[in-house]
Amino acid sequence: MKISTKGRYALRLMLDLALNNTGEYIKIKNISERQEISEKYLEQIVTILSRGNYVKSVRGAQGGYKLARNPKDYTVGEILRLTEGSLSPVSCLDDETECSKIDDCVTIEIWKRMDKAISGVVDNITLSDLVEWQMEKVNNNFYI
Amino acid sequence: MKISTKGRYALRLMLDLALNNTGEYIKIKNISERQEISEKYLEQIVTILSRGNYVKSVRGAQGGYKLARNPKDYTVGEILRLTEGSLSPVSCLDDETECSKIDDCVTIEIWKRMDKAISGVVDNITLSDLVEWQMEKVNNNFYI
DNA sequence: TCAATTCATAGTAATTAGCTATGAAATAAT
DNA sequence: ATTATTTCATAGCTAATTACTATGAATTGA
Repeated sequence: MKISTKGRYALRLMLDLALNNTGEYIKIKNISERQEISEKYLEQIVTILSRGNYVKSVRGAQGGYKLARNPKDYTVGEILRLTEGSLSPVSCLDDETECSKIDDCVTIEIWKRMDKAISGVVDNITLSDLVEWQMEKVNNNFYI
Repeated sequence: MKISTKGRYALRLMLDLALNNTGEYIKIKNISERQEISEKYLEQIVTILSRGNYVKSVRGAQGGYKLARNPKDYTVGEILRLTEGSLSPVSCLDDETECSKIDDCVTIEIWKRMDKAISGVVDNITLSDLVEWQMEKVNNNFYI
């Protein structure tokens, strides 16, 4: 029951773009250096985000990526769902037709509540919240 | 981000024992038939529950398993944690010493909230709740 | 033209998931 | 005492998934 590196790295990538949200296009190479994640793996992840129109890209020299929307208009939930595929704790919540015993199933109530609880968290945190938290961390470290 | 069969089957096994909580020892063979899960796999799972003292066992002919406590004294959370290992969405919450960047990490706040939300659900559902839900299902099906 | 970048896809090693298989140990019934 | 039935213990095995790496084409600015 773990979030994979794909989802976690995607969040860090998006946060990195949000922290460098100047309008300029940011290169994967630079994100890779800052986040200490391999370029090639980040390329794969950013491709998912790009195909989902979460980021805009420009190819070629001086190319790169930037956010397609304002940081406050991304929830952590959508970023994780796009990259992870799903956040639900059991697959029968993804595809209701999958299980034939669904009408007699008692445990599904657990999974539904769990799913709701998870969504309640991730759908109510935006990328700009993360930016804010990052700023606070930096300030705290500075004054301590 | 999925609960594995181990955890899900463990819940169904425990629910089966709770529904047949007569004081008699229940055989894996019978649970296997009712739950349509292979005997051998169930044996593995019940071993975990047995070692954790969640069930009592008797070997040999006419042996079997029964609950060690009252159904209301088991939470879904403890059953899942015992069999799944952990329910936290990232491993750095399991072992705080794992990550060196933990003090600068912004996303950990997400995972902490998610972890809390998940625990809030599973730690507040008991085995006797599941028994109750099961009864309601049966009644509903009966009168519809 | 060339260097730097994104885009596309294939490959790969390690781990995990989801079992199955074998057989020993214990117990009740015969 | 023997046998059938059960739990207990451990090994093995296949398929899928994870977490990347590798190769190279397409694009673009200098």
